Amino acid sequence: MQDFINQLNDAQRAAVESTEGAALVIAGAGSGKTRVLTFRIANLLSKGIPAYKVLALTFTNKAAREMKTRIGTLIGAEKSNALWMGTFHSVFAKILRYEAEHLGYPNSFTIYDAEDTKSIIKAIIKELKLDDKTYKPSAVYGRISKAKNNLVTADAYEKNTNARIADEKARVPEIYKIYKIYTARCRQSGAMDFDDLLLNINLMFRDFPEILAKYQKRFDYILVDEYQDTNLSQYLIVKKLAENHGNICVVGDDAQSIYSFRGAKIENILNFKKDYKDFKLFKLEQNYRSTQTIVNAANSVIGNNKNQIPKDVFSENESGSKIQLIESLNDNEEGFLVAAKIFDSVYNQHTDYLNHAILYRTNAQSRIFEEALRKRNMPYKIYGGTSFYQRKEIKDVLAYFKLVINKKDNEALKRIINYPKRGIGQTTVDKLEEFGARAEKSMWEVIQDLAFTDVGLNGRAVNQVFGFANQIDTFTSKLQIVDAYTLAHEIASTSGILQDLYQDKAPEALQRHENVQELLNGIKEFCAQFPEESPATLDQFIESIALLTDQDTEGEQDKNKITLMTIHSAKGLEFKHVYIVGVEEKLFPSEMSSFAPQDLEEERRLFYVAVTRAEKSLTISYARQRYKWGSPMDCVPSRFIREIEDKYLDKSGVRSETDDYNQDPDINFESLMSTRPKFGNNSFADRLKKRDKSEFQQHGSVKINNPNIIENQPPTSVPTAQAGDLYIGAKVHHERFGHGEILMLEGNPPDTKATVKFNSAGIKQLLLKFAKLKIIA
DNA sequence: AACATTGGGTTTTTT
DNA sequence: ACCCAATGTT
Repeated sequence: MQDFINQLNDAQRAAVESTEGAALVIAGAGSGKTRVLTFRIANLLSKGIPAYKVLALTFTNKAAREMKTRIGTLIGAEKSNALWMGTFHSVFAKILRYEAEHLGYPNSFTIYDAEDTKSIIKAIIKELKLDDKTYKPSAVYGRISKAKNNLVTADAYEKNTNARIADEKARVPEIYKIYKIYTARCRQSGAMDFDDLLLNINLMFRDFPEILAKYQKRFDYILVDEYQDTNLSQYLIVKKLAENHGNICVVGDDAQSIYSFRGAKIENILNFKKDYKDFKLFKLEQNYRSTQTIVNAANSVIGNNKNQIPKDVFSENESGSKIQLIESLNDNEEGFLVAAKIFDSVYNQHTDYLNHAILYRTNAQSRIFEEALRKRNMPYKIYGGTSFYQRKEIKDVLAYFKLVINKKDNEALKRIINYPKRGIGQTTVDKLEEFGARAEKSMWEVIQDLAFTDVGLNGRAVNQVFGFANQIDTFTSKLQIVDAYTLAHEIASTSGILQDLYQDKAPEALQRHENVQELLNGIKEFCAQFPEESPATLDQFIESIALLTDQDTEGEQDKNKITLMTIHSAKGLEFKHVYIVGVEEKLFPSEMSSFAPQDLEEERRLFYVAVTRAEKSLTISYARQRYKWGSPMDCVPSRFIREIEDKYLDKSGVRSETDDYNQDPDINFESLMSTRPKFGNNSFADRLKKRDKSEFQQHGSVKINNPNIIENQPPTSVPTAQAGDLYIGAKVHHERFGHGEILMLEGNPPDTKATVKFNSAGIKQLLLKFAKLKIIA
């Protein structure tokens, strides 16, 4: 152990060796903070502290796993196995499973993801007969989530004048009602959302001092990674747990705080000094990850932020190559050029695919690169976006599992009560739901009472519903008897899901069927980890996956691949060669952030995070034109490029003659047109667009009745169209290969464009848009 | 009840 | 380009 500690620099070693009391480690990017955490824990354990006494909260479960393994190799796995290590959400979900009954929840409570949550809120908005244009589910949930993260419960919210006034100003005064009903619904369903996991821990610690005392005693040492991204709810949990012994070590970097949109507070770092008077401060400033060029460039950008803790991050690595700028004419070319550059790097510079990462601001940008890489047969893996467990078919199967485990879960029930089709229509579901809402019962309970209570269903519907309920009951009866895989397989086949997907003729059904098989294989693997005498049950599997992220589920086959991810998910990672793409005004910094200076600073920190992911080389790319909502938009290079000192930039990849980064991107016609007031009416540009549309509608859409004739009639169907067919001087060609669903009609005149929609039987509809066509017709 | 069609709205970032 | 709700059709 001592040998290892001797490899550390002075600041790192000091942080590792000060095991007692409060420690604040301010760790610049790439300064070896994971190393410090790992060694610090290993040091604790080697001093004889039992692993179960140590609680370490990390940002991803993957980071926790890796750290645990590392500690195991340092001091022996038998000593490290019992560490409490994981994300806030997963660690405290685990604790809640033990303690759920104190809070009036079943131990088998369901965890609702963002999709579940939004669909409940949507239903509530409808019930309350609120205008769904003012009350958007995602915005409503945003406000509720913010309240929860600030420990404002539904009851407190109703009485909270500030919150109510803010809602009135935002013209959504009924939020408190939605919040209240939503909370009640979750309770009835025996479910918690992500924020509840933290909120409920706080409430439990507040209302049950003996439980708090129990966990205060259990954890003698607490460590928190990425402290700058903790919110109030997380901050208070940690504070309470450490209250007695004060053995707490937090690691963070204010310059890398990028989650304030979900309630994270940089101030938590600053408050640390107040909370723990005798704290020790350690500053890790030497960057071991990146070249001097990259570190210096990153510093020159972050220097533009007003709010920051002063520190001097430096590198003693080689100075390295300059940061390459790539300018593309449009987003397609951007994909092509970046793919070409990685290709060159792999085949001519003899690097590996896994050394390359393409980082972007929004998930939507991934598609272009996916296509470009696929054309060259280069292996890649996209993280985030819709992950495996969020796919429709997977969620359908999981809904069966969840309902079998927790009958009160209304969301799961609604999802599958008529999937596969069993003749239970929307009206039936609505009646069950309405009745349940009025009686404050879950839909399952309503079904149980159906024989005695008249809900207004006809006999046929009642029979179908009973058939469904019996099936679920049969599954539940086996829950503790057979292992997870056996039951999962039985559910997938006897419910008819596998068969339904197998028979589906839609092109994507095959993939879906395979995905379900893959899920079953995953469950099999999960079961294999358990000893034969105590096999894994299905509820254990569901618990294990509820809080997984994409990175957690990475398999062997994903190893040598190019990484595609948002910058947010790249936090904490490093790659030899990094490509930051779409570095344009309105995209990065995001258009939404341009109103408030503090939002802009967060975008800059995000850019800082992106730059500091790179070890050896960094490439920054932007396009001159990019498709947005299906139509091309002109783009301006981001101000962040201007903020990098010129001497660190290689501009040989920039072809345009006018040097736009020296213009102020704020002042141009384009931004004037699209400036939208935060509240109130549409912008000027919106109104223009609307007028355009109505003119177009006056002339009617244009329809193609057979391959050669255009009529000026409302569109219906065309028999067939194929790539290569000609329509009045316009040629049909494939626009997307991704889903294999869309053909585009394009050509003469240039504004001619049409969408061809497919269904399982072939092309059904060819719809020409764009006003200019009426001249042809 | 199920399926097809049509039009309107929508894009940050995530546990 | 995609998702959804409302409406129309079988």
